[in-house]
Amino acid sequence: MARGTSSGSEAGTGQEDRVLEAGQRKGGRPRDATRDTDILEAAREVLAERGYERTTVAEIAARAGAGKATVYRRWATKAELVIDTLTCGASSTITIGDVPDTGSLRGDLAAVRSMKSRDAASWQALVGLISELPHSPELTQVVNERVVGPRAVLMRGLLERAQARGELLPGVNVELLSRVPSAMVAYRLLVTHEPIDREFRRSLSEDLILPLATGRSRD
Amino acid sequence: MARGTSSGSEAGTGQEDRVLEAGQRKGGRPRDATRDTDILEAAREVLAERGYERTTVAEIAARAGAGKATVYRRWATKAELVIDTLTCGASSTITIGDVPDTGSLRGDLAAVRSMKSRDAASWQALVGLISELPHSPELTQVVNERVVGPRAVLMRGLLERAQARGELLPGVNVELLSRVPSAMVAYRLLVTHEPIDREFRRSLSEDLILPLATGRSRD
Amino acid sequence: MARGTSSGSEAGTGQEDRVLEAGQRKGGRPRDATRDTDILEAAREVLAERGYERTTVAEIAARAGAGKATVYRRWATKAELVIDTLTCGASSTITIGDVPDTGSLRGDLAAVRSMKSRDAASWQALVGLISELPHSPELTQVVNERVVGPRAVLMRGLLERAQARGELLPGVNVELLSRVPSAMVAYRLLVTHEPIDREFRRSLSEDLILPLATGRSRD
Amino acid sequence: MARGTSSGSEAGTGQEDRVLEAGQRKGGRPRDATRDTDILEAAREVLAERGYERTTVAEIAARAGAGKATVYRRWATKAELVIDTLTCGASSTITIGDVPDTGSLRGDLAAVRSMKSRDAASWQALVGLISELPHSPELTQVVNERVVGPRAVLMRGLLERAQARGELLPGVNVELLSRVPSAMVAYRLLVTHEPIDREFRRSLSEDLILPLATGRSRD
DNA sequence: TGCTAAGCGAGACGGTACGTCGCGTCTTCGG
DNA sequence: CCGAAGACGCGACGTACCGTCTCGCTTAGCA
Repeated sequence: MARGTSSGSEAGTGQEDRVLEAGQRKGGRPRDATRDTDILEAAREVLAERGYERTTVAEIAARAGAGKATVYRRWATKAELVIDTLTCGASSTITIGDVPDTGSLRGDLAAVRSMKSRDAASWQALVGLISELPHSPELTQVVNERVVGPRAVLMRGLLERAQARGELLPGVNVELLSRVPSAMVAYRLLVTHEPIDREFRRSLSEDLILPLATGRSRD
Repeated sequence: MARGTSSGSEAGTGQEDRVLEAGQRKGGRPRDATRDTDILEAAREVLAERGYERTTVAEIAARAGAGKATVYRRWATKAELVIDTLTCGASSTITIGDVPDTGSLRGDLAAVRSMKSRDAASWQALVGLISELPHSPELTQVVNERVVGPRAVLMRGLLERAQARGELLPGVNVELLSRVPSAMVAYRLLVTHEPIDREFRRSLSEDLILPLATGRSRD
Repeated sequence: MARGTSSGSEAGTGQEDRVLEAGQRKGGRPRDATRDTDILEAAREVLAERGYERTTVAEIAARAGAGKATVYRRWATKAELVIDTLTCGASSTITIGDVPDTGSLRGDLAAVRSMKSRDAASWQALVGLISELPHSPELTQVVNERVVGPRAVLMRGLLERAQARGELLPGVNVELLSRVPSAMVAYRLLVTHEPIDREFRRSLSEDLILPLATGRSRD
Repeated sequence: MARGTSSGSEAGTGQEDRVLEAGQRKGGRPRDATRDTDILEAAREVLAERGYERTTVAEIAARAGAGKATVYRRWATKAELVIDTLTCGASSTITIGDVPDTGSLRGDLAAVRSMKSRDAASWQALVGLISELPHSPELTQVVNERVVGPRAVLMRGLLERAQARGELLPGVNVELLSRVPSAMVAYRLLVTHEPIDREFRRSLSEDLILPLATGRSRD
C-alpha cells in the first residue's frame, strides 16, 4: 500500500516511505488520508481512459487536486502508484474464506464465477506495468503477491478443498493447475484483447479445470 | 513488415508506408533493403540488452550505422519497429509441417519440445509492446497474427492430427486448449518472470494438454 | 528580456512568457533567477566560440548546468535567447550621461572612443539574427531598441550638445548623421569582416562626423 | 557563377565545379544550361517569399522541376547558390561607365539615383548569408567582390571623377567615403528594415556625400 | 546507327539540431 | 511539517534540412 509516514503500523504489506519510514514523528501536520484515496481514485480514472503509458503523474495529481509532490511523498514511482491502484480498495480480491463450500469443485467454481470482482480492472491497470517488471524485481514481487498471487491461492484452496472431499484424480499437478485460470485471463487481457465474458469463464471451469482435476467435464 | 515504398507486391502482411503505399512507383533512389535488415538486427540487439523501455531509436540507428530518418522512413514509431523485430527473420516459427508424425499426441508434443525456436526472444521483445496494444488495434492484430497466432495454429494442428487418430476424448474444446500453452508461457515470461525450462515445458504437455485431450497422463 | 512569469513588474522592455504573461501569480516554485543569468552567460560563451549557426541550445543548457526545458521555459526560440544575450548585462551601453562634456564635439567623440564597451560582442551576436529579422517584427523592434537604438541616441545626444555650443553647421541632418557610425560599424562587422580598430574609429570621427557636423576636420 | 564543367573558358568570375574543373571532356551528355537559369529563377522566387533560413534547397529544386543533385552539381552549397542569385542576371550592377559625366558630382549622384537597379533584391538575398560569412572566408570574399564591391568601386569612380574636376576638398578620405552609401543602405535593409526610398537616397547624396566631398550641401 | 559517358528527376541516405514532453526531485508559498 | 503549484535536470521523442549517393532514364557526341 502507500508508503506512509502516517504510522509504521498498518504495515504488513510492503512498501515504505523513503523519507524516514519509522521514527520522526514529532512536529508538523499529519498526512491527510483523504489525499491517498483521492489520488488513487484519480489514478484509476486516468488509467482507464488512457492506459498506463499515456497516463502522466501530473494529470493524476491535477485531477486529484493534488500536487505532484503529494503523490511522490506516498509512492516512489508511477509504477508503484499504479500497483496500489490494483489492490487498494481493496477487499476486491476473493479469498477462499469468501467462497461457500457447495459440496463439489464444480459448484465452488460456479460460486466464484458468480462473485463480482474487480479483477478485470486490476489486469487492465497491470498492462502498462509489464514492461517495467524486468527492470524491477521488487515490482515483480509486488505484482505477484498482490495481483496474481491471490488468484492462485484461491484456486489452490479450492483444489485442496476438493482433494479433501476425494474429488481429485491422483497425480494432479495442483501447483500448475492453480495457475491456469490466471494465465488464460492474462493472455486474453494483455495479448489478444478478447473480452472476459461469462462464456469464457464458464469454459475455463468446465473445459479446463474440472476435467483436469476430476477427470470429467460432465456427469 | 516495414512500410516500404518498395512495391506493393512483396507481401500481404500488414503495415504500410505513410508516404504513398501504393502508386508513385517510378523515380527516385529505391530503398536500400540492407538497411531494413541492419536496423532490425540492431533493434534486436538493443532490445535484448536493455528491454523495450530503455531502448532508444537513436541507439538502434547508431548501431545500424543509419540515421534516425532512415528508421522513421520505414517505421512510424518505435513500437512498429519492435513488432517487425519479432517476426521478420522469420521462419523461426514452427509450423505443423515441421513436426513429424510420431504416431501419438504425446510423441508429437515431445517432438515439438525438442525443437529449438526463437520464441523466447519474440516474447521478450513483446514485453514492451503490451502497453501499446490497447491503443492500437492494428498493433494488436499484428502481434496476434505473427507472435501468438502461429503457436495456436500449431497446437490446433497437433490436436486435429490426434483427433484423426482417434486419440481425442469427445467434447474437447480444441479452440481453448490450443491457447493454453501460449497463455502459460506468456504468463511466466510477462508476469512472473519464472524461467521456461525443460521441466516446465514437460509438465505443460504431460500434466495439462495430454490429460485434457486424451484423458490420461500416463499409461 | 526573458519571458518570465516572475511578475509583471520587473520591466517594460518587451518579451513575454507564452504561458500566461499576466495573471496566475500565486502558487508554485518561482523561477530561479540564477538560471537566467547562468544560461545567458553560457549562451554568450558558446556564441563567442562558435557563432550563431553553430551554437546549439543543448550545449548552452549543458554549460549552464540546465536542462533544455529550462531554457525553453524562458525563451521560445534560440533567436530570442540570443537577443537577450545582447542586452541583458546590460549597462554595457554608453549613454549621453556617461560622456563628460569636454567642451567640443571633437573632444566628446574622442572621449566616447576611449570608453570600453561591449558593443563588438553585441554586434557579433547579432550576426546570426539578421536572417531572422524579416520574419519577426518584434525581433526587429527589440534589436533596434536595444542594440542599435542606444548608439544612435548617444550620437544624437552628442550632436545636440554640440548644437547647443553653436558648433553645428546650419542644415545638418542630425537624424541621418547619428546613424552613420552604427551603419559603418555594422557594415564592417557583418559584411566585410574588417576589424573595428582604433584607426577606423578615429577616422569615423575625424573624417566623417566632424566634417559633416562642424565643417572642418582640423583646425 | 555556376561551377560549370561546361567549359573552363567562360571564366573570369570565380567558382568552380568540384568535380574536375578542367580536363575530362570527352563523353557524356552536356549540362543543360536551361537548368541553371530555371534554378536561379526558382531560388530567387523562394528567397523572396521565405527568406534565406526558411528556404530549402529541396523546394528550390522542386520549383525548378529539377532534382537536388542537379542543383548541387552546379553549386556546392545553398549559400553559393544564393550568392549567384545576387549577381547572375546580371548586368544589374551599375558601373562608372554607365554614368554619364554630368559635369558635377551632384549631377552624377543624381544620375545614379535615377538609374534603376536590382540592388535591393541583392541586399535582400544577402540577408541570410550574413550568418554564414564568419565561417567562410571565400564566401565573404565573393560577397564583397560581387555585392558590395561594385557599389564602392562605382562610388570611388565618381569621387575620382570629381577630383579630376577639382571639386573635392583636400584631405577627403575617399576610401572611407566610398563605403558610406553601401553601409547606410545595408544598415537599413539588414538591421532596421526601413525602406530605401527616394528621399533616403536623396539625403544620402545631399546630406552626406556632397558636404563631405565638396564642403557644401547647396550653392 | 549504335555505344557510352554523363546529365537528369526523384528521393533515400547519414547526420545533426530543433522544440516538446514526461519522470522524479526540489523549492517556494500558505495553512 | 503538509499540501498545492510548478520549476528544475535529464533525456527520449519524432521532424526537418543539409549535402551526398544511387537508381533508371534520357541525351549528346564519337565511332
